[in-house]
Amino acid sequence: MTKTAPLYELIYDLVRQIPPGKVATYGQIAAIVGRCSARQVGFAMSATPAESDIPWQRVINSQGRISPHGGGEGSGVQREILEMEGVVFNASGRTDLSVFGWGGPDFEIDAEEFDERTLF
DNA sequence: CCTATGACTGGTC
DNA sequence: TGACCAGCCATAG
Repeated sequence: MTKTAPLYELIYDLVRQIPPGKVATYGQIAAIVGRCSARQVGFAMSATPAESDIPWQRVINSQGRISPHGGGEGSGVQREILEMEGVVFNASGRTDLSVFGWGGPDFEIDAEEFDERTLF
C-alpha cells in the first residue's frame, strides 16, 4: 500500500454501495469512478479477497454475465449468491441489466466529471 | 522508467 | 451465440 489511496479503495467503496438484488457492470463502475477503465475495475476485484465485506459478486461484465475468473465452479457459486439476492439469470446464464442494472450509488458521487449522468 | 498482464469493451464475422 | 482483434488504464516486478 502506498501513501496515496489506491484506486481499489474507491472501487471497493462503490461496490459496497451496491444494493442487494442489483448488479453493476465493470464499465458502469469505471464510468462512475471516472478515472479508470473497466479493466482496472476487474483488476481491483481480482485483488479483492473473497473474505472481504465487498459484494464483488454484484460486479459483472457488460454482457450481464459473470466473469469466469477462476475455477469455473467459483462463478457458479457467484451466480447462486446473486440468485439468492433476487437476481434472475437466463438459460444462457445472463441477467437482465435493464431490470437488475444498478443505477449508481445515488444520482451523485464524489466523481468530479460526473456531468453526464443521463444514462438512465 | 519500462515491460507484462489482466474477473473488460465494442465492433465485426 | 460464440470467437477474434485492437484499445484501454492501473498495478506489480
